[in-house]
Amino acid sequence: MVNGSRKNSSKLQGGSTPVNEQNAPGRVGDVRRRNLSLVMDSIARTGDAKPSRAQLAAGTGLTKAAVSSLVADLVESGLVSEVGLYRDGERGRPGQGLELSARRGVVGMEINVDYLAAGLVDLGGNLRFHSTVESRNRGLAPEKVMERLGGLAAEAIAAAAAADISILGGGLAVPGLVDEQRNLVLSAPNLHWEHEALNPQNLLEGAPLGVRLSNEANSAALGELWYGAGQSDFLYVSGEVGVGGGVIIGSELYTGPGGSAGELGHIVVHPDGPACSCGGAGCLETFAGQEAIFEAAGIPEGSLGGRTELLLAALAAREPQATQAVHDAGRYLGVALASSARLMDIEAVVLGGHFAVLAEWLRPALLSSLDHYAPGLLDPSNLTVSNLEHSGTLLGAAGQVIRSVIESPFEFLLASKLA
Amino acid sequence: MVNGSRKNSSKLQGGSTPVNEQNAPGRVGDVRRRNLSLVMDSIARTGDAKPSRAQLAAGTGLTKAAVSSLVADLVESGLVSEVGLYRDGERGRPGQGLELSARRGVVGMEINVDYLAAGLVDLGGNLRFHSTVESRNRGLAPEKVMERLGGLAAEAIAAAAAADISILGGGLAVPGLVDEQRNLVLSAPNLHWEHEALNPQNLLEGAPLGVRLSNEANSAALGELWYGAGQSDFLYVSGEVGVGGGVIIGSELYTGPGGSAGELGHIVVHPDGPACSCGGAGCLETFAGQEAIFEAAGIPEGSLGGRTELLLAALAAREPQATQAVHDAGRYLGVALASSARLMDIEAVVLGGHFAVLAEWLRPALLSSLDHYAPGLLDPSNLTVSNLEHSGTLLGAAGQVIRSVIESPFEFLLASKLA
DNA sequence: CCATATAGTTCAGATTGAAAACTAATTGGA
DNA sequence: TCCAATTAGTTTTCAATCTGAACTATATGG
Repeated sequence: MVNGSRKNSSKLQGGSTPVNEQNAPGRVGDVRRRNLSLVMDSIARTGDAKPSRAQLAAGTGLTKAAVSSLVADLVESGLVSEVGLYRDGERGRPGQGLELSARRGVVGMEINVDYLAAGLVDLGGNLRFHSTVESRNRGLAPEKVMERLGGLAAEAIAAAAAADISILGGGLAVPGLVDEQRNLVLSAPNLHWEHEALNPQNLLEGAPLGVRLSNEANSAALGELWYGAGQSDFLYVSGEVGVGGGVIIGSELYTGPGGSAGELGHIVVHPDGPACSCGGAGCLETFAGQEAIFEAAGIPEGSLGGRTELLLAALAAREPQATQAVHDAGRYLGVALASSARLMDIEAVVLGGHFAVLAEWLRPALLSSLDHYAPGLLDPSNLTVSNLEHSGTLLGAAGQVIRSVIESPFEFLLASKLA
Repeated sequence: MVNGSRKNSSKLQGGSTPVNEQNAPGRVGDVRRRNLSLVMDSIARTGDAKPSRAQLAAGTGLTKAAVSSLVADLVESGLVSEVGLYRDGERGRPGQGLELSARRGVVGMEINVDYLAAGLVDLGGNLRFHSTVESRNRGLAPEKVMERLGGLAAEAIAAAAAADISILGGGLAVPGLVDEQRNLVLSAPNLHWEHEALNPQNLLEGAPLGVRLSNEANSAALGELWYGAGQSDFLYVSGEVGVGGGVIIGSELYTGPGGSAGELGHIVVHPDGPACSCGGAGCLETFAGQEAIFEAAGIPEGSLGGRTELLLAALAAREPQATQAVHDAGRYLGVALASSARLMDIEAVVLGGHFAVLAEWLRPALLSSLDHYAPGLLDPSNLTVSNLEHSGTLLGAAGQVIRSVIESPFEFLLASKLA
């Protein structure tokens, strides 16, 4: 018997709620759900061009009548706004330009090992406010960290009030495995957190969509997809204290059945390699993690002036030990990427975090390694470096909430009508 | 700007045509498309239980009225048939049992390195006829091979005629990378085929859905999913002459943006390993491919009695060299699976082909290797062995066509109404 | 100032599922 | 034997929503 099933949305999650439930029956009303989303998405995609209703009709394949009706609902709910007349220079009546409202926003937040950040992103994807503070969070109690983050969130809320932006929800990225439904950090080894309950909803009281917890590498990957260098399919490599990864397939995040896909740092790159903190052995992280690189480069912990800065200086001075350390890291990263590319048919890679900083010195070794292990598989021009830096994670965290509105505006309309 | 997009169906392909196009507008008629598919799928899933209309209504969430109307269309087209009265032992009017028609079938075919096979599968997934012949296809011209396969296909067609089964289409699995749209074998190294145009449509003239080309490992994986040991998420490992893999995510085949995902055989398992035929180095195939195992076990090519049989005999006799060879293969397969599990969050593995035959001796080394490189990641009970043997590939190849009918019955209805 | 062109709205018509009332077929007990 | 109860399936009415065509609104250019 054939018992395959429709795609289960928990595996690939580009936004949150899918337009259609897994195996729900189609109802006449679903058509409108879908078309509302189609129009929202079309406006988002067109971006700065501020399309008119007529252009949307042409772009989506819907009739002008249908688009008018859909846009009316979206404008009434405040998700979309008209921004003056649009003129093509041609003859005829000018259209009303449409955009995702600049007066609805989402707060993006990030907890990392040595800093906290918060920002305000409007529906159009513009970063309207951004604030970062250093904070040595490793080993700190989650309550303490959340308290500090609350201060940053308050700044973002104040900025929103000042700009007359109403906050729909928030996204919070954490360097660890999370259970989004239950607001749990299952495991964040670099923070020394295991199974901690956060209460992110407290950060943004009254926001209709609440606060959505997410993984740092995954959010950064989504940030690249929506606001940065990402194409529709790529692997984002996050070199923070650990080595993480985010897999984007068909413009959606692939999280795997258990939600922990993309663990690039624990791919085995040498069968006789040393034990890893994950319990395994020969993992990429033991060769290319920040700690491993610093150690191989001979830059001890607690060095004055910052280990990253010292490493960069040593590289600039062509110091052999540092050069070799980064070269080796690049080689092993190449092994991991070659294997990943073969397994998942990945054709593009975006380097972020530490690897972005070291890219200049890392890239040659990485490319020659890729050429050795998987010649011709990954075009060098598809190996790019993130240009969003720290705001990528923030944008991605907020973007997930924005994306959920774009994918399910109907649900949002309903909620706002009831309120 | 947020510019993510709806899931592109070319990345995950469980069947062929998705119910909805990528970014097409929702029309009122789409609702029926979806519900026709929902009902078909529901009947397929219920399988031998032969559900009544009332049970389908309860199962799908549709009203009895809607189900009646949908079933009427499906019965009229011949895709679904009523199979007598259904009795629960309870009171009340008995329902009409429904099943996917046993009088519509799909021909599954397979070209492999040393054999050809064809079979007839009805819409309900029953293998109604099956025939395999040995054929040393390596290096043979595609035309010659297709001619031989034509003989097998004719047998299947005759069997269909005898059983009064009308053939809707066919599936042909090949051990290589294929371009399904253009009926091309892009690369099948073990057949020594590169960029060969097949004409599979000639095998089944007049079949309304044509013949669909597919990759052997992928079809075997789908066969396991639909008819065998597969769950909704697993990695199928195909140990034929090469080492291949098929990735099933959320009950759909993951093929990657370029269509070549799952190349488990070319994951790097040792950075200092020997050169591989793929141009890379240290690939799993150089350690765990059939050739590598035979060689390490000291069983020369052309041995009398068959290399596999000699290997099994040596293993049964606990001969050290053979035992060590299989142990090493298991160890390296463990490395590849550990990396795969980490990257894709894979929680289950099904061993097929050569690995299924060797499973008894391979499994201990494989499990201890997994425990060493990724402890706790993959539960031993989730490492299973295929029990479909060679018919898995055949069932998968045919199943893809069956699945496409289940997912898009409306298109089929249209076509059959025009004819 | 009017012909032309483009934007957007209004309204009749078609498709479709929900809900409810109805018909059909069976069991079990009076 | 026959009728009440029960379950299956159909018919009818209604609401949602898109299409298509006709219509109104607003601009340009000669």
